[in-house]
Amino acid sequence: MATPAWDVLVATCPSRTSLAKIANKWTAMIVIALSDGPLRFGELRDTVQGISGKVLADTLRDLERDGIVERIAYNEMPPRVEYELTDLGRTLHEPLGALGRWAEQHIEQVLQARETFDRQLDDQVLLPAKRSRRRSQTGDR
Amino acid sequence: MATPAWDVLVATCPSRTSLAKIANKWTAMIVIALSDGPLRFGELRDTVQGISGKVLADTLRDLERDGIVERIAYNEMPPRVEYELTDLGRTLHEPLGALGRWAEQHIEQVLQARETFDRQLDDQVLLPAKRSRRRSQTGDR
DNA sequence: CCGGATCCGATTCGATACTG
DNA sequence: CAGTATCGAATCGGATCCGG
Repeated sequence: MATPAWDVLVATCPSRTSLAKIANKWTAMIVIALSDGPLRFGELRDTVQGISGKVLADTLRDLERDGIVERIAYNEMPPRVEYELTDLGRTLHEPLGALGRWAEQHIEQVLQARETFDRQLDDQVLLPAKRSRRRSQTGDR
Repeated sequence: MATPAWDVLVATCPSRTSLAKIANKWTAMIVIALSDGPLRFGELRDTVQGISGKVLADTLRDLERDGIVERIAYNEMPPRVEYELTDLGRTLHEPLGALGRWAEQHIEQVLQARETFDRQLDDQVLLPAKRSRRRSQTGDR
């Protein structure tokens, strides 16, 4: 094989530390927000609605450290700082964008699944004899 | 438009609650682990190395609630429980698998970026006159 | 003995206040 | 404006215990 066999399922594999950073809702939203071009700190905070300044700053620093975003600060008054995806970061746009689109496209199925699941839970609780969630006694399927 | 304009960047959009679940390292690894077919609880715990029983159980319950995995319990002794991806869950395999492959394929670039970043940080701290990370005084780039 | 529930410490999150 | 500091609140995660 050309490259060492990196495997995110192996606890000690370095690739898992990278997966841990990118498989994160804030990372996904920030990369999606930056996909149309660089944004200033405040613009990012407004675009990724609901993110706090602290978490935005922390996440951006992690992404900068991993070489996914570049931080460009101008010595002006008032301060102006822009963030943009690096070449490496742009390769992340497709997978993370796909994840965001999945969430948007399948949310109705997910909401319906949640409703069904929660209703069945309620039924169990309300029933005098709580029925087990287990299947048949003979193990069929 | 056919569907409402779901948008994960909007704080109150339900699709964000779904993104928050799937943009998670444990979810990603579990879906990747289940992509080859159903696994028992203990097999999953062994495959997704380093995950604790509690976190595995919690994450599986969330995924079951969102309709992404199906839980199949047999009344046997000792207990046997299998988890497998639903049809909906199988549509997640590609985006999450892509994320895992990104982590594995780009880990070397990420590690190198981290090294550079951390070294520059050290330099700053060690330098008598801490140089600002800011760019030029004229705002050029 | 397996699946997973409980307990509890560690980490992260987020609102507010403050600085260059 | 773009952060950092601080501090409760909420969440995560590991060790341990329990029902079948």
